[in-house]
Amino acid sequence: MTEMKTAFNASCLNCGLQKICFPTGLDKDEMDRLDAIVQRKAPLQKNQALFSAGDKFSSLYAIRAGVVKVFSFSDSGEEIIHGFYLPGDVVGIDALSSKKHLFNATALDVTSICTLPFEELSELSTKIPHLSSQVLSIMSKEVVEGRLHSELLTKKNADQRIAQFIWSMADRYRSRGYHYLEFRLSILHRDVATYLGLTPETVSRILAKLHNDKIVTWKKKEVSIHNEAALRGLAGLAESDLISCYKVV
Amino acid sequence: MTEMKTAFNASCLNCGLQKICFPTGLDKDEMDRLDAIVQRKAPLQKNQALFSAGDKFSSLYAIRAGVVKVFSFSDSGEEIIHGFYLPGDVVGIDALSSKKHLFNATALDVTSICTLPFEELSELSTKIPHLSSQVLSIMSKEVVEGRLHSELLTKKNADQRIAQFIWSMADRYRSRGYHYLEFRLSILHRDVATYLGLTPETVSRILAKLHNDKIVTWKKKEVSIHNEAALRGLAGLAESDLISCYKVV
DNA sequence: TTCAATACTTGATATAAATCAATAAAAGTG
DNA sequence: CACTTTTATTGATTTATATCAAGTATTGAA
Repeated sequence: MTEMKTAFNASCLNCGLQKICFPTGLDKDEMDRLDAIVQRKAPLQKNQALFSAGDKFSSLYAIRAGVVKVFSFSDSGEEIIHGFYLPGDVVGIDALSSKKHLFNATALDVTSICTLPFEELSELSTKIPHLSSQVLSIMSKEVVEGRLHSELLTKKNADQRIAQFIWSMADRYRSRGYHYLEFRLSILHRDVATYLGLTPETVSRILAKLHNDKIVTWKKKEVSIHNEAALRGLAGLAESDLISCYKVV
Repeated sequence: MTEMKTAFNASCLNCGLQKICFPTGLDKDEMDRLDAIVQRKAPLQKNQALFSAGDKFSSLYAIRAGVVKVFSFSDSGEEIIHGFYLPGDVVGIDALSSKKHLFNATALDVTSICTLPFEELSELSTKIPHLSSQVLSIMSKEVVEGRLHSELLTKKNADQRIAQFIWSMADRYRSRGYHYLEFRLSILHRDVATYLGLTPETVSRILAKLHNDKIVTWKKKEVSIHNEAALRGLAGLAESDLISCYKVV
């Protein structure tokens, strides 16, 4: 494991995602102890599964680089996409109650993963209270995320959904300190359509419109935001940052 | 607090919801210790708030009787309904990360609540490992719930949504040991429409159809399921019980 | 009990997005 | 590289559900 760590480098301590990822708020000593249980394996290749529905749940996975798609299938066999996870995000937390994964997770691009064996993590959590509240915090964020997604599905039209999707990806990259007006996005338009409850045709038409209107261009996995304000406006987001759950009275 | 307990009676130990609610899997001694921190207050009246967005987060709430609606507002002021919670369900878990409630919860009917002060619950969790995993389990179920809701919103048409909604309410009552083919459901049709991403008119029309087809009648807060199989079939659920997240290959 | 407010119903019409269809472009493979 | 497969585009048409409108029924309050 130690040689692995050298091979793929990086401890939490020197990882640029500290502020986003799991160890947020741990001190150096605590982080070292967390580091000791984290496993870093060879990166996943494009379309490689991280886990599949039915797999035994044993670990949480923090993303170091790349993108992971989480999805399931409806009874009629259609793919249902629940989210796209970026560097610093943690996947697998939904399997906690059933001890089995109920969803599939695959890499959409070459993706590096930190594996957090859950048994050891729980054990460590009893000693580092902040770590245990960190697990809870990640889960509750996941719940909130899901509700924002439902809001999008119930209240927004196709244009707004797509604008909001692109804006939220940009915003997530921004909060990680990456370029956010121009970035690579290795998500198929088809998958975006599925995620947003639309058809690929609709997504294609709206992207064409956004391109014509010089708001956003998304071609060949490259996104360029030309008019940030217009994009946010289209997404129907409040003036202030982010999405509000409060009623502004 | 002791006199309160007498006033509204009931400890977890003699509560019929044990199997559904929080203390699932605790032994008698552990349950007593949990019981000691649980507060039972006067029931909420119809339309009374349990908590509101912006409130400081201090407790989780287990429902003993009644129904609670969890909702927020979009930027444009429309109500977004995230779920309806029944006896044995726990609400408030989404506020864990922000230490503030991001959502509103109100009673839709006279509703009895058990309050679990979170500070004390966390403290107790360090001593009863099973309790801490119980909190995690409840949260991960909440995540899974949200994803099923998204599936409904992206993949089902209006008829299927309504059939699935009614079926799932029936199923939830059934798993609690209540009558499930005839039950009181004090949820406005308008609220169901909001929850399902439909208009009240559409809900009304489909309920009329379900009534005519002698499948379900829902009038004056009373639901009667006349044809269970047809209802499940309409909902587009698999032969077997419940909703599958797996692809059946 | 009566009245006002809120919730629900039913019909006519409009519309956003789906579906169908036929290319075009890009990516993957030997 | 050529060739196949997958993904994306663009147009014509359909359709499910929203919207608009005008009721009726139910609830709640004085």
